[in-house]
Amino acid sequence: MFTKPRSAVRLSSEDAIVQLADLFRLMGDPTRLRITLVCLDEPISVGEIAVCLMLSPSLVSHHLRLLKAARILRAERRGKQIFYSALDEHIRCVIDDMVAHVGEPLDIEEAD
Amino acid sequence: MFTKPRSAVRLSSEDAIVQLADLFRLMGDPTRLRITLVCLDEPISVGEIAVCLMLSPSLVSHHLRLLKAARILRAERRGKQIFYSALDEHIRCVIDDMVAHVGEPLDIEEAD
DNA sequence: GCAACATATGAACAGTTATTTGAATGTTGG
DNA sequence: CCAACATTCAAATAACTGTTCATATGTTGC
Repeated sequence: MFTKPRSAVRLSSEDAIVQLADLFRLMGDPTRLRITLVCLDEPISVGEIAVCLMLSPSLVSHHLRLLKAARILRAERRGKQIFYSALDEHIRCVIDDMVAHVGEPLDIEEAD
Repeated sequence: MFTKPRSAVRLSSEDAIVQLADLFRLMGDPTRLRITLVCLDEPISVGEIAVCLMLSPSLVSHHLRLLKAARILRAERRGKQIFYSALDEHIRCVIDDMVAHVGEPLDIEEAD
């Protein structure tokens, strides 16, 4: 079936694809992506995120739970507040690559 | 020395975020991600994709339209058939990064 | 032109998901 | 323990999305 591994991507199992798609789906919601971006800069509390993005704390918490479960963000308690930040640097890379993709000029003639 | 911008990501406008989220959302469906992965290897026709992934040609076509509109894939007609392939290399990078993220061991203690 | 094949389109259904609202849990300092 | 604050949970609604089916468009060779 697949014969040409030109990339590091080698996804044999169905599970791996579903898991990967899950991560993309999570970042596919504008609200969640905004939350993720804010957390990339530095650890930030739930309340701060809510104020910063003009969202209800409840909604922010809801999304944070999903992002934490997917290991995109990590939580760290400091007193009353809980600060969230990126779990590793890969997410930043993923976003940077995608931004580069968006910025790519339409140099190739397309078959529309 | 300036210290803050650790990432190339600088998304001021709402539009840019929505556009970015749109790309992630598209890759967030397992079927669409599988189609994308197959197209990364080499140009492949709609029918071949359908057979290869055991999907109806109609469904494949639906997804391809979205992927093409988002400039993730490009279409090229060869006789009766239409071959699809990745529009640029960024998508491959994005997926590779995400795979690396998944493979990341749980080295950091988490606040669950 | 017509038949056969390849892909695209549109409507409709089923399942999922983001958001809101209100209450509940947990933490700190007196 | 109590009050005040921060976060989380749960149920309900509204909107979206993937899939299927049937039909249409487009291409090739006779």
